[in-house]
Amino acid sequence: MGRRPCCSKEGVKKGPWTAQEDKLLADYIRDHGEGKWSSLQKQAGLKRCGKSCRLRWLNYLRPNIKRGNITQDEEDLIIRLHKLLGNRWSLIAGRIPGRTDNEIKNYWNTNLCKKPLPNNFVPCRPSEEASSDPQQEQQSKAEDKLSNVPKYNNQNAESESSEGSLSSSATREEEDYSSHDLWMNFYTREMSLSQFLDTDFSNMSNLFAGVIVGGYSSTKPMHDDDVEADFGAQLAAFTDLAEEWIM
DNA sequence: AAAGCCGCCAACCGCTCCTCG
DNA sequence: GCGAGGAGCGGTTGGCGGCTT
Repeated sequence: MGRRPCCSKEGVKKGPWTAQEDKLLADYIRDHGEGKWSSLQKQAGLKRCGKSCRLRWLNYLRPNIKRGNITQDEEDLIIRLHKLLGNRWSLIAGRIPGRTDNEIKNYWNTNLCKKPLPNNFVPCRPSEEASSDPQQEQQSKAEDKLSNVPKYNNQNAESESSEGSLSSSATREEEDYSSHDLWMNFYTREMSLSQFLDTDFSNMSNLFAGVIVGGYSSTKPMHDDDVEADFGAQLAAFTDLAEEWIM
């Protein structure tokens, strides 16, 4: 008995999407919202597998998708996050507004994977590398830590990813986590690094912004737009902090 | 100019996780 | 508690375009 295919192979179109198919899919999602991918196929009149529709929407048709080259800041961020999280592309993408997991994965495999990093060689497949290197050991230690904790707020991370923006959502508000509580839980190690990273950073107040860029000394109030604009730099600073914390 | 090679990226596949009855 | 179906994720593939010979 073979594995049951996710959708009937018969009558299901494969390969590149046409502009007409894109329009059908975009129109349907605009009217009915995301989700129900398996039934979408019939209702939208598309001869595509639900998984294929979902992928097309998330990676191409979704609003706020950022097109074009990865910037230097984004590359730095990807490298740092990959160092912390490993191949958890969806989580990494969730922290880089407008970029999809597929895009980041492709970028990593085609660019960064081959790129020798100064004093920090990152293999394409870390698991295949011997861990004689102390840095590798540290990374695997961190990965162990990550793999041993339950998902804290992954749904938020995913919704953030699927929205492709830094806007807040109802589910996030339900968490009602103040930046101070969040930081203190992380600082006192009641919250694991993985849990911390799975939390929605975009909803953080000026206090959190101050914390992650240099402790409580920052008193400059930050407007939401400023937070968004400065998000990459803040997160980069935070990952430095988190790396120290892991040691 | 044409054939072969190579890299990039969109899309597919199979697995795991989650939700619901 | 269990099983089925749906959703999501990461690895892999194949087609296309650009470059080289």
